[in-house]
Amino acid sequence: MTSQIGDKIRELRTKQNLLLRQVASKLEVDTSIISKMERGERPIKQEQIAILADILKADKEELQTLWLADQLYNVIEGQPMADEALKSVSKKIKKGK
Amino acid sequence: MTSQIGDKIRELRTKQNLLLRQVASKLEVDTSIISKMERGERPIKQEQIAILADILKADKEELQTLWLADQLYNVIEGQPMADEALKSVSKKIKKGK
DNA sequence: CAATACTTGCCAATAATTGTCAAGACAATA
DNA sequence: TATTGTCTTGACAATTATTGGCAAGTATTG
Repeated sequence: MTSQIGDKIRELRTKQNLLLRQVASKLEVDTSIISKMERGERPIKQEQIAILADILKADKEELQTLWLADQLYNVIEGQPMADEALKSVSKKIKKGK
Repeated sequence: MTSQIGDKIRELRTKQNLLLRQVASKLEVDTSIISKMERGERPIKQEQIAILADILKADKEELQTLWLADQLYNVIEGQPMADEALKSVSKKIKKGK
């Protein structure tokens, strides 16, 4: 029920003494949404990652990677064949699609 | 617009001279659905994979792996950070979650 | 040319996701 | 303990997505 990207965002936000409200206004959503995003209770839209990186002065690529890893994890969690499937996909993308 | 699992299912089905209709009845869906599944136009439910393996006398784990790889691919396709994210997830699951 | 197999586009029903709101919990401070 | 400010929670209606099935279409087979 937590997410890597959510944890990271909360970490960045609190370290910079930003309030939920402040992030919320820049992202143009209710504070409750940000609260839930940080705690992995609501998904974060991909377009929002770039904005968040901006607000939080973080590396866009790093956040994108965390976000993507979360998406992948949601797919494989609890799947017995996760390992094999991951390998197969890695191979596939290495060969230019 | 095609899928690994779909291709495999069609391959298995035709090799055994089974009609869409026959597979459809066992899966209790319209033939059009199977047609679309095989061509990657409609998603296949995970529970259906086991049934399909049964009908097609195929290895359940192999089909599950193909199915899962397709799911993963849908998430990463077109994503610049795909590679890194995949690595990160592989690592994560190797450490017992 | 039948007859049979498969494909396609569309629809209504259902399910999932969305943002918002109001009330609640919690912490610090007076 | 009251007050204030921050964050959390749950419920809700509205929108959006997904579903399966039908009917008409296009191949394919004999």
